[in-house]
Amino acid sequence: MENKLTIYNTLSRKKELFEPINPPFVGLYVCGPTVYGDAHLGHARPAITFDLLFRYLKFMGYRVRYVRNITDVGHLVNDADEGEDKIAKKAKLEQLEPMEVVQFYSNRYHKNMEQLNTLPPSIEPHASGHIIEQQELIKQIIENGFAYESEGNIYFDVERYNQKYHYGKLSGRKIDELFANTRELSGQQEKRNPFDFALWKKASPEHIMRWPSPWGVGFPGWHLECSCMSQKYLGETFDIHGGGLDLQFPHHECEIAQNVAAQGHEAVKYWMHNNMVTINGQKMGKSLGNFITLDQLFTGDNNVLEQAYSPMTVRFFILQAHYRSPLDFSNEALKAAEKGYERMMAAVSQLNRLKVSNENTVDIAALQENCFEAINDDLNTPILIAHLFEGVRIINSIAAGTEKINAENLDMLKKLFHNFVFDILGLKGEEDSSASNQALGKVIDAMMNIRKTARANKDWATSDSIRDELKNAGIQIKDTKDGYEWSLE
RNA sequence: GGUCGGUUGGCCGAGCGGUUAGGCAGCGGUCUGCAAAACCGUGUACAGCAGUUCAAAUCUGCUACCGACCUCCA
Repeated sequence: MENKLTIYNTLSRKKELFEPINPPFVGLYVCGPTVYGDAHLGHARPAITFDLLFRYLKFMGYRVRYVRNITDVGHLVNDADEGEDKIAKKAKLEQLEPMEVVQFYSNRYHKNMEQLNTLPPSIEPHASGHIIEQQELIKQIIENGFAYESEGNIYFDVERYNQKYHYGKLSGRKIDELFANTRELSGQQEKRNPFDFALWKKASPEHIMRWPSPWGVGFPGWHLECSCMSQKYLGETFDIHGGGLDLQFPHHECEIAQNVAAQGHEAVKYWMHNNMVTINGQKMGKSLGNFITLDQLFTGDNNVLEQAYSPMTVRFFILQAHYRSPLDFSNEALKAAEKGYERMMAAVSQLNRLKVSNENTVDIAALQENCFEAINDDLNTPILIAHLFEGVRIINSIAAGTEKINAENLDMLKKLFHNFVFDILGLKGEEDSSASNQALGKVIDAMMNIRKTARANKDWATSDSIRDELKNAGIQIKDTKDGYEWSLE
């Protein structure tokens, strides 16, 4: 199949044809979480967006190395000198070893990611496991003259860098505007310029996460880890770097500066940024405290939630918007996504029961082409899903007898749905195969046998009462031509 | 204040110069013992004003409102 994938490159602000640097290999780096709290709906967005990309690239036949980091050191609460490390702060609060905090939240993050059916990355490096490499990178940047030492801290010299290169090319900022608009923060006297950022920070005595270095005991700056680990695992240049839009500046801008300062050229060919999840029109985030964690979403345990939403509902909800558009949370929108998801999955299972005909009234080839066109257009999943719903209509119409399909087209349709729904969009059925659920199935079978007899005797009162009782118990019965189907509401 | 982006029908959300987006909800019909599901049909849109064009949600300008980033945030 022809490779026509275009992706929107933040660097050029345009959609570009995706051409890997070293086909068939593709290097993909995505900024992962800082593990000091539970993942919320906002974290699900980059995870799902880049999971989709990972899946589609693999589907196209590329050999993809997907690196997503775990930030477990260096991410400060604020940029002032007294800023605390996020992990260390949490550790103190909970009286834990910092690495206990890291392990605890990493485990929970991985569980959530698995629930959302995102594939694990190829490599998931920790910042704390790459202190040596980060120090080497700092040395290189100092050697090239783009960083300076000040009272045990190493800062990146943004002004110096900007004389030779362009600091701000990714986010479209100009250094004089930055100068005019950067806030004065306390405790930054040791910097030459307020927008200089830390590569290495001196550890204060009470700081528990600390490593020896040529510049004294300290810890690495936040932006450094991504430059360092992407370079280590994907090479001096690699294909795609992804992350949330809020990381564009300063994080990714600093990453570019560090790479260029160290190696003389940029590392990333395509920069991709997913937009934010909002709630009441505002960004959902830690600082505003308006976030809903994924666990809360899955259990319904949050005041703003009218009900629980399954992981696949959440995934479908996110995929129904384009990744570069903001997506607003609301119960109404989630409920609509839940219904839509159920409709699609019902059609998928209907697909296996379709009967082949000699006639054929449906155009599956056209449908397939539309689907590829959508996904190739900068991962336009809302359009893709719209086309898949056309497929749903076709499936249901065949089942209802208003359309006919021949063997060849049915085969194509099955493949199409399998590829797009399961492999690329990463949706899956949520059937419960537990022992208790199997037992429930048997109980329902028994009751439905009684109902069958009642119906045969036209005893509608008994028949309806069984259906109503089951409905009260949360079990939905649908009569079909050959029998019945049931589902939990 | 600076930079960038947005404002689409009851809700969500695509489209970005001419052709039905799609989902959810609503309404009418078909099927069914009745439901449910499914199928068929169907309505209220493109923030406002001005301009470009044969043609504008789609391009330009202005106005209003909203948001993101500029400090940590996916």
